[in-house]
Amino acid sequence: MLLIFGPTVTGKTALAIDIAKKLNGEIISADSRQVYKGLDIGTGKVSFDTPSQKHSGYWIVDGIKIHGFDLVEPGQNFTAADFLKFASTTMRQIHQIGKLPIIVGGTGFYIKALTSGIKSIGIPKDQKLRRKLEKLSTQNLYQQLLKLDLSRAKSINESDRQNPRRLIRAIEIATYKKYQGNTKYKILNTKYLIIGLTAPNAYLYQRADNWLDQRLQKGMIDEVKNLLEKKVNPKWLDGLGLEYRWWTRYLTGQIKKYQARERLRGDIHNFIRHQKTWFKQFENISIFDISKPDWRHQLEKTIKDWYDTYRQWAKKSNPSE
RNA sequence: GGCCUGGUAGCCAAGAGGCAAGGCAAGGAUCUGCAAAAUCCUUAUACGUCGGUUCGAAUCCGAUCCAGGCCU
Repeated sequence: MLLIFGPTVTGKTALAIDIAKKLNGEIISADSRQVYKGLDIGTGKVSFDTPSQKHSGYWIVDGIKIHGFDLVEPGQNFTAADFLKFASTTMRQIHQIGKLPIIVGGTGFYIKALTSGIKSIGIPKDQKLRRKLEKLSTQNLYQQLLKLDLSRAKSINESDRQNPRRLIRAIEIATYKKYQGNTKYKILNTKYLIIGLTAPNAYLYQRADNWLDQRLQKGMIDEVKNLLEKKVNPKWLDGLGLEYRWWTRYLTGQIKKYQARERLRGDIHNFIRHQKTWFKQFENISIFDISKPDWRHQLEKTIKDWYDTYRQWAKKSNPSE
């Protein structure tokens, strides 16, 4: 499989479509927000200048199939584990029909999950336990984890030690292990290559600002308004961050429009920086600076080299082809 | 022309005599089921100007400039 990762506004999808056309591929989106139905403009699912049709289960954009959009209703839960299940089965299907799966997305954690697996994949969440734990302080939570799983507790770094969300999950896992033993996890062993797209901050900020303006004109706020009118929980929308957070706060009268816009803009910049920190988490990644004129050439070379070995592997693992 | 209110870092903003809160922006980082979330770290000799009172003034007094408002 081929993966394309990078901060928002680097043109990942356009590149993926291009490659899919050349190498007979289908795309899987690795984006934690595009999985929701009706969140189209704010998540950048629609590009406005590329012809696209929605089908159940996939979209066709510029003639290429994209999987991973519209998987669940707004307000529902969708986790990295759900993504992993979805993406691995879809990948297998694409592979079986002799096509190349191309995973594209800005959710670093999902890419990481796909390439490295998730150890605790089989351990479900425990709503009762969570509700109990949510009332405790982080110090308290950490104490509990120390008792339950010393080595895990020690491996948690300073910042996560004060992160209730991560502490609660760690306790959840530790409690589960205690009663049910260890769980299996899977790592996909296909030949993969990650293409990382990047550029200097100022360059990306500029593009992000323009893209924001464009989507504002195309009805981004109305999209959020619609969701609220359909009784999607404002708290849930707020929790999504970025567009959905700030336009919800504006539409529910918490702040003024220009303030929402400014904060959104700042959060997008933050998000871009945050996404860049994922680069060093990945192996087999080739990074390209899209602000440089010759990046496409270098990219084609890299892909060609990788594709030759990939094809041999694919033939062996897919004899029915 | 007269009266009032305000001028604090790139932006917003608290403080109303005794070492100048905080937020945003900016830059790092963590990451194994909420990841566009959550959490952590870093960063500024900033009180419009000039004088005065005082041991000490962003805070009090006077003048002056700028902005906004009201009046004639």
